[in-house]
Amino acid sequence: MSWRRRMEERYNPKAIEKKWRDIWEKEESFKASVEAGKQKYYLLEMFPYPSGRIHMGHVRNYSIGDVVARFKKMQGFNVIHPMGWDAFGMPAENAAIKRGIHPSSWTYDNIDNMKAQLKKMGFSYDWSRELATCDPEYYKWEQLIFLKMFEKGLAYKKHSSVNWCPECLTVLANEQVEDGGCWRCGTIVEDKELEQWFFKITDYAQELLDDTYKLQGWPEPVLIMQRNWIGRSIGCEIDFPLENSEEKIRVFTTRQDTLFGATFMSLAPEHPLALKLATDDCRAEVQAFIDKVRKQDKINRTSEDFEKEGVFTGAYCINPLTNLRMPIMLANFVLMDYGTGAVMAVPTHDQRDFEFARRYELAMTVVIQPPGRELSPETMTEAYTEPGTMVNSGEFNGLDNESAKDKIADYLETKGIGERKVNFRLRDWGVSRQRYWGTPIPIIYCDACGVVPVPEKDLPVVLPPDVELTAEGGSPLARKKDFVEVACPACGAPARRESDTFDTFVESSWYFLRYACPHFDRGPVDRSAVDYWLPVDQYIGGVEHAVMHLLYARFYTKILRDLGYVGIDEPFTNLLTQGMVCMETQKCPEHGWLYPEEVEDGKCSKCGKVAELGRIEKMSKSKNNVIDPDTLIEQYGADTARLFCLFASPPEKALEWSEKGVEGCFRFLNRVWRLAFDSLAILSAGSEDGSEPETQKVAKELRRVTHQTIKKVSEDIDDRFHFNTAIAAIMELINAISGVEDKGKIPAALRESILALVRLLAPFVPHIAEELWSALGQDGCVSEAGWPEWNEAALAQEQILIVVQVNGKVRGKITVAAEADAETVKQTALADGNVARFVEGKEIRKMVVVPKRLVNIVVK
RNA sequence: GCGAGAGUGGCGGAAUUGGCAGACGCACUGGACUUAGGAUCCAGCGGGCAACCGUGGGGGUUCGACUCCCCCCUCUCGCACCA
Repeated sequence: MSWRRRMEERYNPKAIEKKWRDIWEKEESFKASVEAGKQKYYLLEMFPYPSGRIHMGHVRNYSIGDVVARFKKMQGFNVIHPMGWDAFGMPAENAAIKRGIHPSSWTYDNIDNMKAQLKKMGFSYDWSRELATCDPEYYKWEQLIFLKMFEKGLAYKKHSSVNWCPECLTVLANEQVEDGGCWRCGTIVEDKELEQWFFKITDYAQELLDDTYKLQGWPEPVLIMQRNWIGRSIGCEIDFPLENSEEKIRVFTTRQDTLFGATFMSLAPEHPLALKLATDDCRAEVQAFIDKVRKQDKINRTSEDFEKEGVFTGAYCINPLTNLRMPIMLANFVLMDYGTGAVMAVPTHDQRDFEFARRYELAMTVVIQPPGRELSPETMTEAYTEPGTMVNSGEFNGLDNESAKDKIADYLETKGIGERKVNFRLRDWGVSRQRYWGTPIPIIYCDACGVVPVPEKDLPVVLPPDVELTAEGGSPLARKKDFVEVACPACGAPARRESDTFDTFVESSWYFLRYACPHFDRGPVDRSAVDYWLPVDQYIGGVEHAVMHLLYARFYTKILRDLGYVGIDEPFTNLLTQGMVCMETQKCPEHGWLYPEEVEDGKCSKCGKVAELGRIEKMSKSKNNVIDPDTLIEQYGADTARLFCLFASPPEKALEWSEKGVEGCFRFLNRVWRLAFDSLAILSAGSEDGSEPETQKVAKELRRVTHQTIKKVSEDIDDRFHFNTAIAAIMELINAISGVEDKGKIPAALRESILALVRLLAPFVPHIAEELWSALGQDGCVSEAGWPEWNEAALAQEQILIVVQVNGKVRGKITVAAEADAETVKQTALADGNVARFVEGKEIRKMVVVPKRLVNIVVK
């Protein structure tokens, strides 16, 4: 073979990848359209925020999705695989403030860049369905849905607090609060009450909970997290009359069995009665406490080790069962958002109440005694929260506390003191954001008419482009007069437009529906398209979205169902949550975190100091431990980049970056390439009809391995998403083919094997697979070629290997006929020389035979 | 703090239903080819001279445990205005 020919045959990813991308694009290979008779398959990956460049997390997520999309297409499904942009959000505003670029041009430039990058990866997207959520053609429909929700009372306004920087006069996101201070100026952040829009997700709490039990295709941990987040609990609401007043305080408790032990009352500092109840003597202290708590972080406030603090209001209420006077306290660990914002305190049987009572020297009464010991308030060192027997509880004494729960609930209901109540931890979804780069909330405030929805015909309320964004605070839209000042749609009087925008989670709660009909202009969705394509058969994205995004998307689907837009209850039939992408960090004592390319021979390229190896952490710009996918594609090609992401670990686990691992993948593709081209001569000479004499042992064995690999790869992709083991199996197949001594003697088996190999590779590394498919003289694209099927008969083995253990330790291996019965297997096992050595002179007590696997001889 | 996961050779990982621990790849070692090798091919590769010991640590269930149960340690993700 000439040297020149060899050069031509070298694997050159750059050339072939471009070639096949152009062909797919020209042929519109991945354009999806409704085909009534064909079974659809909707494969969706979580769409990206257009931050500027794609990162390895995207590459991984979308490589995983692309394998499944291409696999399903080869299996004959009508696959829809769309992509778009979650295009509203804070980073665009930050860029505007920092660099003076308009959020819109920043966002659209980023989209252009990232789209080019995604295209270079060779993902099988139907780009004709692309959408960007910042496009008025998208958010117009979001505004319409909001109006419908408003009509039905599912969107409403209420007071709620935000993080407020008194220096910048601006609202801060949680991530903009660092150690309780503003990220820009460090000023201590305060709570500020604002009127905000909420979605009534709590109306759907029960259904959202119930339906988690129908989501068979979701990972159990995600379902558990959602159930815990919804947090259904059954208990009672109980009224405690105020002393010397007609008014009552209502509490929610799951422990009505401990009601006789309630010795004081704890209110959230935000409780409407908090300041009202304060006596003149206590008012100053109460006010100071409220102000102090307002500055405390909400997560810390409720944590167990956080100092439990409170203040006495000076007022008392009455325990309705014991008639005891209970001092009313404010406590920092009581939240207004949960239950009623008031807690009956039972220090003997609740740890937080216990600590609080000890600190403020409040009364304690034991009402549940544990089996076999006796508690007394004087000697207790912690609350007793386990089951036990009721004491000090009047007519309920002697009952076990679990049955007392029911009895006391009955009693409260008959006496009209309280009632059974199901309570959810889930709170309504606050959607107002005091920001510019988001969907305007389509509402107008009129002095005469009140809250007036923008009429449908006036939608969309377009985000005005010419808005000045500066570091100094407030809501940018609120300052823009020609936006805010508007005539009331009802009465025509001068009115004021809502200047808040939506939480960006709203856009991502229904984009998967819009993909079915991205250009539909008569409503949010075209019902017939949605009915055909939805639900999403497989959704893939980061585990960090396990609770919020996925819960909101489920909620929105139910809302849109109840509004008649869709006919489904749940949006995502199957869910795959992928792990993150990690990499070693490196740090120079002088220059801080180093990019991998700034380290040469373990030294900082700027100063020559030895770089310290840090921990392996999630790839992040702040730690500089990032790899730019473009460099990777440039160096090795998209197929290698994809292969590495898929091979290095199973999708749900963390992926650790390794340059060596990438090289290994590149070498593997070269090996495939060489194998195919080295076999060309034999394949073109070989018989086409596959009439290899089956008597040839080598041919038969190669067939067996080939079909076994087809089975393994099919099952690994379809049932388990274990792409790493699927690829490992393909590697074994290559090793098996390469190991065949005289390939020229078995052209038909070789041909079957190599053609299967190329098709098995196609979902993972589509470019090289297409090139080899055509080089092997096959017509059309491998992506249209269909998925290979395995032949059960070809898998059969005449002889199988059985492991022989003595007392659980492997002592020998025997080969028996595949159909050998247990008795034959036992005798063969005992006849094995080494096994006999360990059994000799001992009494055989038992022999366990696991068919086709193992024999365990138990001796003494 | 609360909720949910993870931990296996020098490294990434495999072991699908309780049945050979370490598939496959990387790194490494030796050899072949070669002007050369950071290419390719072949062979070896958990520890220990061995008996044996080995799946984060400690207990338990079982003929048999990476796998199931209890306790502990470490790390990761989410916690409602980041997306």
